[in-house]
Amino acid sequence: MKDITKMSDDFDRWYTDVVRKAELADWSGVRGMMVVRPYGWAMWEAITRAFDDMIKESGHENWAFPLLIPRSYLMKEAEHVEGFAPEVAWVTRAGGDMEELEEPLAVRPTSETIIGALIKRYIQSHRDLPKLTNQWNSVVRWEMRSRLFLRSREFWWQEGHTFHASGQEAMEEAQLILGYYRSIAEDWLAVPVLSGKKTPAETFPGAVYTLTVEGLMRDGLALQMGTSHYFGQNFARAYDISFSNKANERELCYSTSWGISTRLVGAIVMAHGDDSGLLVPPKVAPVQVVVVPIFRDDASRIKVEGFIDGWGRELKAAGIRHRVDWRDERPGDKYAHWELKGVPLRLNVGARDVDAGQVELVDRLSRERRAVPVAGIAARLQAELAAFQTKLFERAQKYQRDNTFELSTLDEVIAHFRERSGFVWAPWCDDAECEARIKTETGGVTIRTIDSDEKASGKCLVCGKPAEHRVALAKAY
RNA sequence: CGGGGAGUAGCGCAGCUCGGUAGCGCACCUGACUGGGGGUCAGGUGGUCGCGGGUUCAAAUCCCGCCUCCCCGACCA
Repeated sequence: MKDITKMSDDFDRWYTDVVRKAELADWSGVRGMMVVRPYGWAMWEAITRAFDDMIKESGHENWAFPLLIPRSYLMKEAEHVEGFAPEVAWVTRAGGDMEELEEPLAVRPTSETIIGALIKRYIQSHRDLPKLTNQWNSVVRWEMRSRLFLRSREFWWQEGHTFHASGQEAMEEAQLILGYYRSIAEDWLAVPVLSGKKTPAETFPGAVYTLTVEGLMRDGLALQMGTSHYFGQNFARAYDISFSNKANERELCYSTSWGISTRLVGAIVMAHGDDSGLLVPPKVAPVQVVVVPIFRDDASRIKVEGFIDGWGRELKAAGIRHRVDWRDERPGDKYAHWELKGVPLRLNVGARDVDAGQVELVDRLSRERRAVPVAGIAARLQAELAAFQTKLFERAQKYQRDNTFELSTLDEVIAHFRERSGFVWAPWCDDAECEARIKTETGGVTIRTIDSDEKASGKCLVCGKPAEHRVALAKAY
């Protein structure tokens, strides 16, 4: 229960220790396949609820499409196939005799192909558009190297797939979802992100362009926290998804897809955690407030219990997710336990507090103890939770600011990443060869996103030609 | 997928070189004392030694195959 590796000693071990000891997830015994435990799943559920509300509000509908994709469907979009081929798992046998299937079935690595093949049944007229679909599911990608939440062979996510009558509308859709992803990251997970377009090299296979939100973890590595793709008519062409426009002409749809995954649980761990364990943003915290009763005998226990019951009801009515820890452990054990789990607020309540009509409030960030009267406690805790959410975000923002740099030459970039990590803004000419050189000469630094706000100025950090873009460089997960 | 290391109780490990009754710490269970930052004492439970095959009178230990995990590289939400 106790010792987790210090973050400063070995970040990767620290991460694994926290994920396992805070009971978020485990490996399963099947290579690369994880079991997500209730405490980790509850965070994912909070994210799913938030995002599901957002997309429902803007007219999206949840569907369920098949897990298994016929090989012939998968093969139709050439770039897409090429991109995913190395990580597809195939079902080739089935039944009691393990008979060979006539056509191998892919376990979906993503569902563009099967949705493309199926959705056209439901799209005939421009009146059927836009078709805004989403599904919550898991997908399988045959990764060679895995890490809990960040890269597992199966992961859980949502994949949105939308079909539009015009490219403009589809591009707006991709942008709209990117905004939702930013909101999930910043407003819910308290992780500030850079957002923008991916370079062609980093674009989703088959897409015209890919939009991304990228967060910075506490080891200085960037994490892709959500992507939104504009397909133009690429998939519509491959799957013949067409409609009759107002002029009664046949036209191909424009489409998008977008996803966020259980990887975001890993982002919570790595963006906020410390040597004591997790820090969970209140908005997604399975337990927002934990109450630790302190007593020595039955009489004091009953006294404390009655006291907690009195205002516990108020917390429930106020929608505060709280739990009273009545386990037969010592208070110190309980403090450490809930700190490891990253619960934002803790209330220590003993006989002294009962007499004084107060509780002792401790927050996971400052760990300072403050006496709080029980009168109006629900409102007070709601305010404290909101403040905690803000503080966590501001702390992460400061961390991002302190670890974001502006450099102009490849030599500077190489020198920089030898010493430290973080984001580095630099001018780039738009040439894939220069991009590749950055990666090889820095030992893995990549262009995470292209700045969508600022215009480029200066010369490409690699070749010295006039820059087309300002790009964010980082080592990434 | 290439190179290296490892799998023995829930967790961390010893035992293996040199084959012969499976051990230690923590956790867990019971009881007592305790209880406002990770307690003390006493007594207990728990293991097909990763899986399969081979050698042997006898295998955790030796041999072969496979699976899984960790570290390092190439590919990735």
